[in-house]
Amino acid sequence: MPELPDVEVLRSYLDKKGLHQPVHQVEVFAEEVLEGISAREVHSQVTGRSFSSTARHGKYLFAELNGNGWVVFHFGMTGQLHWLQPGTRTPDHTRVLFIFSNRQSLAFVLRRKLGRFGIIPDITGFVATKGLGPDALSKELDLHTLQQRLKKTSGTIKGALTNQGLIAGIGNIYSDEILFQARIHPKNRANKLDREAMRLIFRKIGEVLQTAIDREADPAHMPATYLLPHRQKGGVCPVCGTKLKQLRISGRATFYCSNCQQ
DNA sequence: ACATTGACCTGAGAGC
DNA sequence: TGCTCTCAGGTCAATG
Repeated sequence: MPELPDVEVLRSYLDKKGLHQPVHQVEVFAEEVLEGISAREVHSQVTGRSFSSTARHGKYLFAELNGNGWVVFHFGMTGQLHWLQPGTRTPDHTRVLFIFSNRQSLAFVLRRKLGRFGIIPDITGFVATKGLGPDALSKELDLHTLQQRLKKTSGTIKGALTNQGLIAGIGNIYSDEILFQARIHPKNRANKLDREAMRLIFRKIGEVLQTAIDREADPAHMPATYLLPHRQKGGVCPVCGTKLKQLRISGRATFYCSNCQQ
């Protein structure tokens, strides 16, 4: 699930439902998912504090601890946040559980343990340490920046779009969607694209990601001309009806329409 | 120095 | 039904 639009939906959810409520207790069920911090430190730094604001960079979600740093969530391939009413059973694969003073709780759920949880002093430093590029939906990523970065990339455009060091937030699903909407073949070399193609990709990055957020990142609610709901074996292009082609780029399953995307 | 591959985890679904 | 195999929207270290 968790590429930029999914994480943005979770952020907005946390922002609406999870702020300004003191954490009465925090439980760590899987210490392996903690990054750069022990369960003991999580307890001491979170208990008694509340989340005062939220932020996001690429696929990372941040919640501020009343000016005492930020908790960081990374969702891996299967991560979710579940808001639980008092008395509700804790979901399977809950790795970290926040119990608030009002008895509600927030479960950080990872089926596979590919996600991470941590606490950091500031976001800018974290983004620099991770080597993340500008967030795909931020003002930081303007057309000029994108063109500069693509020109320096010799690999495929699909590989470039999913490279978090170039642009943060786009993953396997939405890179396929962006390239489909731009009618560009995923195997094109990033640095060989002309200015017009780069301009088109820039426009589609914003358009596709924002559309997905507006529709709560739910594949069932995407526009009829979107690839996403058809992105499976035997799937058919929603525009021309051609059977979709599948190949592997940078180790990731890639779907495209050989008729629409030259 | 770059781009690509394999390892890390676990469960779902396909094929037998 | 049950077993085995492959694959899945993530990143990072190792490899070419």
